[in-house]
Order: sequence, then structure tokens, then C-alpha cells
Amino acid sequence: MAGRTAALSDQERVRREKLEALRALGVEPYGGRFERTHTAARFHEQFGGMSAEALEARPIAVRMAGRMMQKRRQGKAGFAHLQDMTGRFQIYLRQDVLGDTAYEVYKLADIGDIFGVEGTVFRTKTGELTVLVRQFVLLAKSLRPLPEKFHGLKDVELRYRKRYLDLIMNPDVLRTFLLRSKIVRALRSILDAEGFVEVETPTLQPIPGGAAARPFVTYHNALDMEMYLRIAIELHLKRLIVGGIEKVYEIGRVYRNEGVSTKHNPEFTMLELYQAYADFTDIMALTESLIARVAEEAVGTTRIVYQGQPIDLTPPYRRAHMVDLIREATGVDFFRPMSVDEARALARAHGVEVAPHMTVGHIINEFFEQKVEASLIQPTFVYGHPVEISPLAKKNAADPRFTDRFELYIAGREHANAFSELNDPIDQRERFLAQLKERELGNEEAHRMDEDFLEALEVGMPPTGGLGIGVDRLVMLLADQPSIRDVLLFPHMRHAPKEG
RNA sequence: GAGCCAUUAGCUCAGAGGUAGAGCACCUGACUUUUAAUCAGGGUGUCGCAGGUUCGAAUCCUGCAUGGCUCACCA
Repeated sequence: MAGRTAALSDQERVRREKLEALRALGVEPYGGRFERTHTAARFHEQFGGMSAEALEARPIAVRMAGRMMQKRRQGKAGFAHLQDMTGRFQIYLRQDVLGDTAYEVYKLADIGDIFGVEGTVFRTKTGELTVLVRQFVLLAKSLRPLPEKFHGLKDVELRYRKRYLDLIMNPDVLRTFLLRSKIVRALRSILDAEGFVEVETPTLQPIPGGAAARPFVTYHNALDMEMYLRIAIELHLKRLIVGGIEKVYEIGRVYRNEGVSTKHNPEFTMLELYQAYADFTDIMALTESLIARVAEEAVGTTRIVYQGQPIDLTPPYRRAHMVDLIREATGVDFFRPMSVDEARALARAHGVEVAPHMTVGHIINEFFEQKVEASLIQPTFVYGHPVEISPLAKKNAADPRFTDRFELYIAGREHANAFSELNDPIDQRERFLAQLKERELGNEEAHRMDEDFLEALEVGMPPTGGLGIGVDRLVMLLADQPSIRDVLLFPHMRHAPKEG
């Protein structure tokens, strides 16, 4: 890190000199616990309605703490603003009230230092609620200058790499992460209230499964085996359904070894839940209710605006078959039985790109992704995914080319994926075998054979509805953030910065 | 992985072949109700890195690094 090897900047040198000056005054620059009576928010709530006269007539003592963000000294007195997690408050310091030593500490104070104060509440001439400080305690000396007070920290790279500076300087950023916390809390409390059991399952797995994605590979020394970071939670939760935990969920990190973008981070947070004796229509109802209730709880409304676009999250959501949507958009009717060659010809004619391993079902999905997906702004349940791209979903009873599966699209992005879980172990084995063929044809993301999971299914899994929700995307939507990096405290960056 | 753009003081940014700039921050001094405090003075720098062109490069060229955006893959 810079400070250690590189020469100190001028400002860093000055701050270290002040550190010594403080010690010479007998002041310890790194203090201990400091009991507070008020946060900034509570301070403004409680005293905001009181007049200068009322405050003067009956002085109220407070103890508060925070990081110094502004300092305005004028000779033998001065002001400063301290910032805590809830906001800022002003303090007023006078040499004749504080005494010479404490006032000297104020004179040596830098933007970024953390102080505890004790004093009484008053209003200044300009009306600002302020603490007249009687006791001024240095709790932590800051040895590096903070970003500029007016423009703040704008450099996107620095904001992500040094998120603590971003949080100090940009109140909106803190708000976004507090909202994220609220959203996750709301998801938990709603599911808990619905009788779902929260569990934790392995993230290190011998066979990665439950999704189509390339895994991260790692190595277990003692067991002398390769292991994978999980790409989904699915297969373990279904084992728990087999085990009799009839309503089960997990909110956890999954890892996919793929590109980084404004919409993708190599590790992201999924909510997966499974409900025995339900099917995908039950899950649809649960999904829209869950999203609406989370929106109500986190942002207070289901009528939100995302990146300038009004979006109404009030249930019920539109339901549309994938094939109908493709027909609306392109005129192509995939309900009509057709050969792979026919489907490929249609793809060529409509400029839809296809890969060598693709069969009719894959091509239908490509049509959907390339021609329909981006236009689904209002919440839409797209159901009836082709069986080839849904190796873990039950086939539709009336038309086995498709599955009882849906994805929820909002703002042109997939927000949820759900289906009636395939509980026929014979069919599941055939699906895995078909996936293995795809793998041989070059689809690296095809599902692997998982004998242990098949064994669980053979014991018998009740009919089950399952759901996965991308929590980061839900936060992006509700927090109106355009990039996944703005809802991850420490998003992945290409490389660590060089030494020095 | 590809294309486009960016990288100059602690931070936010100007400068487009000829002595390295501004605001904030910082340093010195003044100031006991200020609030982007004010006033007087002070520039603190490996112009991302490495080569090249040139009498001379922050500026032009090449490569590299990092980041952003778009695309590809995915959720």
C-alpha cells in the first residue's frame, strides 16, 4: 500500500506531525469507547422543532460523535460539522469554554478526524441547531486527506476499490446499501412469516449443478480432490425437500466463472426457495406477492421508477407463453412442429445467431432472448420454456416439448426463474444424459451428471415448486441503480492496483 | 474476449509541440455565531508505465497497464 513504501505526501507528513504535537499535549490520538446520547438524525428530530429561546432557557446536554467533514475556525472560536451514520451536525467550539488544551486539539483537527463531543444544544444566529462543545475528545486521528468536500469522490475506480471513502463522501451510496440491507431483511421476514425454513448448504461442491454456467474450480488438499464453487443452490435444497423440509429457502452467494459487466459480477446473491406439493403457478403467485411486499416494505410503494421508466410492481403481473411472445415479435410460430433444419433456417432468416449444439428448443430460446427479452419492461411472467434448456423442470403435460417453467422479466432483465421441479428420477436421468451430449457438442455450460442427486430423487421427492431470484438485480431495480457494482459493496475489479 | 473513450497535485478538473495550471484541501498569519466562512501570503507534481519522433513531448506515434461505456457469455 502507498503509505508504507512510497514517500508520504505533504499532507500526510503534516498529519503525522500533528499526531506528535497532540501526544506532546498529552492527548492520545486514538481513543476508546464513547457513549452517545444522540445520533445526528435523532438530534435533528428531537430538537428541530425547538426555538433558540426555548433551548437557551433550558440547556440540554448531549454526547455525540462523528467524523469531522468541515472546519471553519475564526481565531478563538470556530465551527465544524461532524458526520455519523445518520447524517451531519454542527458543533461550536470556543477557547473560553473549552480551555486552552482542548482548543489546541481543535486547532490541530483535520478533516477526517473522528471526535466525541459533549455540550449543550443551541441555535446559531442563522438558525442552525448546534452543539456548544464543553468536552472535545479526539477518538481517531486521520492520517490521509479525504476527497474534496464539494465535488466528493467521483473517480469510479476509486469509489469501488476504496468503498469506505465512497461511503464517507457520498450519502446516496450509504443509502443504497442501507436499502439493500432492508430488502434482504424484508425477503427473510416475509418468507419466515410464510413458514419457510432458512438453511445453509455447501458452496464448495464436488459437482457443480442446478444451472447452466461455468464454475470456478478449486482444490481440497486433505481430500486430494478438485472442488467447485457452487453455481446454484438448487440441488441441495431439493435434497432437503426429499428429506421432508417442505418449505425451504436459502439466501446465499453463488459463483459463475464468466465475464464482468454492469449486470454481472462473478459472485452474486441468489434467493432460492422450494415448496413441496406446489407447482409453478403457485410459485408465480408467491413471486409477485413477494416482490410487491418487498417493494412496499423497502421503498414504500409498488409503483417505482427505474432509470426514468415508470414500472408498476402491483400484482397481478402479465403472463405470456414464450412462443406467443416470439410470434408477436417476429411472426414465427414455434408451436408448429418443426425440424432442427427448419428452425435453423428461420433463425438465419431473422438474424438470430445459433450455436452448433442447438436444437429446436435452444433456437426458440435464442429467438426469445434476441427478439423479445429487452422489450419486457413491465413485470411479465414468461412461461413454457423448451425442455432442452430446462433440464431440471417438469415437462408440460399437454405439450412435452415445453416445461412448466417461468421467468419473470422486469425492465428488460430476468429477475426470477422458477418451475415445477422435475421429480421423476427416470426422466431426470434422461435429461442429464441429453446434457452430457450437449457438453460433447461443445456446450461447456451444459449440466453434469449428478448421481447423488438422482439417488435422492429415487427415494422420492414430492411434487415441488421452486424459485430463484437474483437479489442484486432486485436491489438494482428498487434502488434505481444502473450497475450491479452500485449495489455490491466491493465489486470485482480486473486487477488489484500495483504496489506504490 | 472485441471496439470506443479516459488516466495531469490529496480530491474535482483545465491545459493539445516551447518554463506545469485552477478551485477545494494543505501550510503561515488575522478573525469569538460560521456554514462551499472570509481576508493576506505560499504550488506541494515520476502529467498512468515503457519506448519512439522532435532542437524541444503532459501534448504527436507505438506498445503495455488500469478503469469506464458498448458488444459477446451469463443471472
